[in-house]
Amino acid sequence: MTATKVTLKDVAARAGVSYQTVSKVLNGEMQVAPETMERIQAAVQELGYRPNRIARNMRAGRSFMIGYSWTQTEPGQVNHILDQFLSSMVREAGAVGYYVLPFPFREGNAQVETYRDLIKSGNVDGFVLSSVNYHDPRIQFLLKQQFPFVAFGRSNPEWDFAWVDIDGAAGTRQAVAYLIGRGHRRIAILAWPEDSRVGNDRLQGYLDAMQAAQLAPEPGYILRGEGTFEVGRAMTLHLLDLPADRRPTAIMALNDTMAIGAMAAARERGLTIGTDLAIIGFDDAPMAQYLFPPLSSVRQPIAEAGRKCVELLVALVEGREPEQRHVLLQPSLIIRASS
Amino acid sequence: MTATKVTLKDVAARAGVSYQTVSKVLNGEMQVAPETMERIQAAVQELGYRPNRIARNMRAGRSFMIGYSWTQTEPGQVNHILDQFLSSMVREAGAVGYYVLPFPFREGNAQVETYRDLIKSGNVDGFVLSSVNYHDPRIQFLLKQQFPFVAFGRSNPEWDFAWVDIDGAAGTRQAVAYLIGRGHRRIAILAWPEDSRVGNDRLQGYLDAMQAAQLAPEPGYILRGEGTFEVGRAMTLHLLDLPADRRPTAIMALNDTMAIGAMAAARERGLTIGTDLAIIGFDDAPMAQYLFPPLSSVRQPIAEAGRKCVELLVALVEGREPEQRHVLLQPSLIIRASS
DNA sequence: ATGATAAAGGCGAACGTTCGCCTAGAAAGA
DNA sequence: TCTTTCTAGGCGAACGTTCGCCTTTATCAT
Repeated sequence: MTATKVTLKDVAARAGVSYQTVSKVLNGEMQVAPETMERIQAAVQELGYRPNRIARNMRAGRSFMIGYSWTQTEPGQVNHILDQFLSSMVREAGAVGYYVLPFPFREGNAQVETYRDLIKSGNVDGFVLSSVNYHDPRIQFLLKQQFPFVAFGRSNPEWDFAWVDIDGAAGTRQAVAYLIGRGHRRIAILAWPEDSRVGNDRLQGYLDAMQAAQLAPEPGYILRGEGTFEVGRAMTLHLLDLPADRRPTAIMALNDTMAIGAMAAARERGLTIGTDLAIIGFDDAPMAQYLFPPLSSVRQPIAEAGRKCVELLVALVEGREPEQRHVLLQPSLIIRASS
Repeated sequence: MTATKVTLKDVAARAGVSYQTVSKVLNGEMQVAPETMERIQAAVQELGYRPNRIARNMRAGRSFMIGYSWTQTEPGQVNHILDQFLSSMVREAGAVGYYVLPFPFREGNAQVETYRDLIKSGNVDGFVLSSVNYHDPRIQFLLKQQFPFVAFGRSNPEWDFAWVDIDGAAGTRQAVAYLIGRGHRRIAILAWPEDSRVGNDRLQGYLDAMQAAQLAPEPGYILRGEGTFEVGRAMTLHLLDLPADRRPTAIMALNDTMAIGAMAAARERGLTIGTDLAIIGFDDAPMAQYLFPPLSSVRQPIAEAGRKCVELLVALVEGREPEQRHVLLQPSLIIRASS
């Protein structure tokens, strides 16, 4: 009802003390007589006082904002991570007095400039970076600026910075080991271009699992390309057109979109998915469970990752050295009818 | 490189003028001698000055922030809207000097309190509301507070507030008219509970299209339930178990998740989707195109909606009366193999 | 010559906090 | 009684802007 802003002075006037006293009392930095305390609290209640965040930040010289940027997906793709990740970050941040400031970008623009601006204008106290890759210019920049940040994903191993990541290799390793356990020997993998750090990590799990089972991975079984439906489909068609004795009986895809492409290809060749050809995806997109047949996939603890990113970042921002600067989370294999 | 913050005073000292002058010059509120101008600009460049946003907001008494909240989807569902909608809002907002402050919530918590807090603490200048429904308490609250907001979605028609919405009725109407044009007469609809404003809107389009074609919609063809895979599947099984002469030949689902459930049911009954049974969804989730068969659906102009919300809200916040307080956007029917 | 006007820029104040230091009075010890 | 110590709270300043008003000097028409 009070359209006008309620300030410390209003509260102080009503409680009959100085406004600085009100501030200190509310922040628990001062002992006052019980009755004064009560008067102040009553005034706060009656006027509905909330400290003005801008003024507080101004004084503190910080913004209590965490910048978060992600690459916007192209039309036709879906970012099923965003909701979970962002929600979990906002919740964790809110619990310690921070907000999250999102700034999506389309690739190709002068990203580092955006970061510089946000820093110089005092808009954010730190960043969470996602979709990081090997030579990520943002990491280089932020390291040079000595500005606090946490990367969701690893990068160049020579750079020393805080990160949270999901153990992609372990995910693929688990999935491929499962396939081997089910008797598969000819297992192909739909991988990503060599400049993809995430892709190489996940691929490594495949190599590890194969080696652990004494299986020499045939070079022809490792295909690389963009992680799209079309690429997944084309790769799988290629694999299925191999001579019968060399045709793979199982396919591991590095994401669900490719796996769905693989499913389409299998259908085109008249194969029954799950029996004629096993397929496992990665990411466990929500749609995976509704596909026909439901797609096995590797699920990542996204919410946990968001929480950890914020926890780590806030520690850095506030100058506390976190107990661990690197967090590696374990994904889990979800088996459905496709494998 | 300059770790320390650069302020107006630093620039002024270097340019040899007062800091207020620098402020005015940078904001284009003052005429100065060309050489002074140059000195100032040089100083800005060399020091890398960016105005401190917090101080600016403090002075302006506003935060230049737009609050945006959405209901976080349950695990297993996906919010394929969020990325597009949020990105488009952030972009549009950025173009006019605003940021977007996200605060997702799980249902059931004291939402209005969150809004009140954000207002009182001066954290936001206005809100964009999504997932609004008939008796939305947030709308009531914000109207009473006379605080600027724009709803993405309509609500109680008696309330007067600014909104942007997608013409769901038109979408369904178009889809059902298409089905009728293809010769279908027995068309069922998988609708939502009666307390869903969006659901009733979309349902109305079905009724309109049927009436326009002089088809009396059989009551048994209108099923209501939650918009989930399981519900869609169960409803469709029920429909398909009707006697052959009353079994529908086409199904319109109010979202893609239900449509996918319908597809699963059809498969269970051994029907070929697209020929034995036509299915159309709503939302055009990215996965729709990759299903088997690809799912026809109604696509909503999400990015456009995000832009409009921000445009409208900023007008309201800045006291300009927008030329139109209600924006109704048209969805488009995407025909694929499922119908 | 004179007053009016414009151009170029200075100066104080304010936004709402928090922080550090100060003070008045009371209690307590010598 | 005098000094010390504690308690409860006051007061000025500062964070970095923007805003309104003032001052100085030059220009111009009368």
